[in-house]
Amino acid sequence: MMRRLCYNTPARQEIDFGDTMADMHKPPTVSDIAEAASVSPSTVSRVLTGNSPVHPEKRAAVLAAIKQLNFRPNLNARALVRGKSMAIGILTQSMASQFYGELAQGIEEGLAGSGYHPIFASGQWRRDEELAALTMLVDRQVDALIVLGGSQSNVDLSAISAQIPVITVGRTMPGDERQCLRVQNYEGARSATRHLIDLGHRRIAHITGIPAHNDARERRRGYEDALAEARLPVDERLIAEGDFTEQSGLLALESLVARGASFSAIFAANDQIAYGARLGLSRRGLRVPEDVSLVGFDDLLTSAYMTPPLTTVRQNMLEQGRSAARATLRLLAGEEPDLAPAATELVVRESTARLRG
Amino acid sequence: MMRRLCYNTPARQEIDFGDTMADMHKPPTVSDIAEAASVSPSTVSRVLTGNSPVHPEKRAAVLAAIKQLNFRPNLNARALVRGKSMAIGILTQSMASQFYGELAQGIEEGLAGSGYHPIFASGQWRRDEELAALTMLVDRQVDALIVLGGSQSNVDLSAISAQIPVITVGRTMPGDERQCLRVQNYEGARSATRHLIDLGHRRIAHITGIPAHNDARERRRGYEDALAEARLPVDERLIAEGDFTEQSGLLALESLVARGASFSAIFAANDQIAYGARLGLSRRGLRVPEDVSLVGFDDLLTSAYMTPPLTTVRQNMLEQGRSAARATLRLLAGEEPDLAPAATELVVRESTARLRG
DNA sequence: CTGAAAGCGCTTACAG
DNA sequence: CTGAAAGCGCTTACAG
Repeated sequence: MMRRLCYNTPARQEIDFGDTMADMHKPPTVSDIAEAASVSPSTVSRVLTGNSPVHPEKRAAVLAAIKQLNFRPNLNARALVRGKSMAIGILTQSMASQFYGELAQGIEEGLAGSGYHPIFASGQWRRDEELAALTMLVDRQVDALIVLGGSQSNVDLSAISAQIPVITVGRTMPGDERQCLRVQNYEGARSATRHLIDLGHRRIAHITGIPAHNDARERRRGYEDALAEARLPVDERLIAEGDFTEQSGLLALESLVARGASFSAIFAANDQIAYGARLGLSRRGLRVPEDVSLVGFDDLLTSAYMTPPLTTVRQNMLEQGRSAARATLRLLAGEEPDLAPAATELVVRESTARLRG
Repeated sequence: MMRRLCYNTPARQEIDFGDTMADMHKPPTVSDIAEAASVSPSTVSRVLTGNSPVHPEKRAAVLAAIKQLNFRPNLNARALVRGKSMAIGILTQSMASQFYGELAQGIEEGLAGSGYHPIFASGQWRRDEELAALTMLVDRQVDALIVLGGSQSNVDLSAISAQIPVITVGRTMPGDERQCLRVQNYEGARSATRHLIDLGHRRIAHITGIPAHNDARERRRGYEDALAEARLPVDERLIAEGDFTEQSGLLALESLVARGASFSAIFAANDQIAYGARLGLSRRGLRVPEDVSLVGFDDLLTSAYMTPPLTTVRQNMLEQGRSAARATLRLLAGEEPDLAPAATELVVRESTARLRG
């Protein structure tokens, strides 16, 4: 009616909108169900939770009322009285990151069917944002926390860990190592480098991750140690700094070339860097793997579809996520977290080849 | 002490663990602060919310107690009494998807500083999981919902939309078009195809997305219409079905080749399909773009780093996410959502070239 | 098996 | 400006 009358007026949209909002009735509560089923709220609650016997007839009446009024319990209210929110906070770094996305997916899978739900918050690799995200999660009463990487201080983390269970992936809390999923960064990097050495490469470049990151440091150490074991020198001119992004890989490749470094292989600190380096190589007319062999780290879902498919160190983030989720569930059940370090595996595809000539 | 005594016993770890749990004191409440500051809980609440005057001295005492006891308000309790959770539910499809990840990142950015926080749940492209995720979000009392794609029924969505504000991205709710961010799938696909035609290509293959998806259908329609406008026939043998994954792109390419189709260009329904097709082409010894030109859709962050960098239709998911977030905020503020359709833009990179010869 | 009462942690009228 | 009271929606002893 209103609609008709106002058909052409400028205010039409606003009025329409008001109509929409007015349609929103407030949802039924336990008391509404109790009334409809002629029982007390306690009884409704009993059929809801199922942990107390209820006369079949009353149960049926309650169930009917629930269905009829389309009732759904308010989980926040339930959390308040039970002291358990059934939510697990996940601190991730960015929703747009493939790496963290796969980890997050694994966590979701690992939590599925447990009754617990993940709540994600991102730190954008910034200490202040990470802390804000962490605080928000705790304020929302999550029952446990899974922290994925990041750089917030151990002090903050330990303070939280004193209040609720915390599991970390890819970072360590001193004193709580049991609750930290360690990644074999060092081992993986070493085997990647050794793979290149085994193929006959002698001048192997390395593009690092963010030097402040533990992952990046350990991978570099693995690279250096593999060289040392083969009695190959560690040449600073063959090492360029990256920051785990594609762009940094491209830039690092440029800088390597600009400084006149000669190399027949590259070990990139992660796959994204390898993508960037690969583009840089093709811009220079260098073929992979004929002219330069390339190894990454992580094995992102898309790495198998690079041209050529990327040889890389698989972390299996999906499995790590599942593992972290399971450990959290165990912690919540009062059991040992039981977190075995995540094994790493070299996946040889087509971006590496025997040194020619 | 305990530790010492049990040093070598099998039960040691369990006991250690018990210690850890015992350290978790329950956090202080408003009443604790009130007591510590010698005021009533009401006054504590007043300084917390700041929307009622409080005597400076009492305020100072309260603030001191808060700091001293390290108090943080229980957001669930607050949500219960206020009837607002300050949470926005986001239904996404998969945490591991780059496409949805970028959308999610945009939403986070758009919500930043608003006081509202996103809560993500994924539907894994499955109707039942989507409904479960949606239900969970509503049960957790989110104040609004942003639905990213998906295939759950409009009935379910409308039912929810009648209870809380809903904004959708990449799907339409009949009757609530104002709250739906439309993507120019048709226009984008048409301009991508036209680009290939302008380069002289006449036999242009298309690898589709999931046929049940609206996006996929509209993109195909854009492809077909562009051909028709150029008086080019639509040849079914040049159309292969994909499902938006890299793998499906590879498979579709194989099937195209297997059926003996001849083509000089491919329009893929999204970038991931293009990645897979690109690998398939290189497996066949076909160069991009010298032998076959390739266009994608979406412009994922990594597409600029493909070799060669992919020509594609940019959707700008980041901006779409921000836009959806802003619209949600407006809806919550009782204003018009004001959702302009997301414009699409052809980004010409290096995977397309003029037809030779 | 069931209802009345108390309470989870907070906020908001209400009456000073 | 402030405290006592009531209440958000639910659950859990408590006493039948």
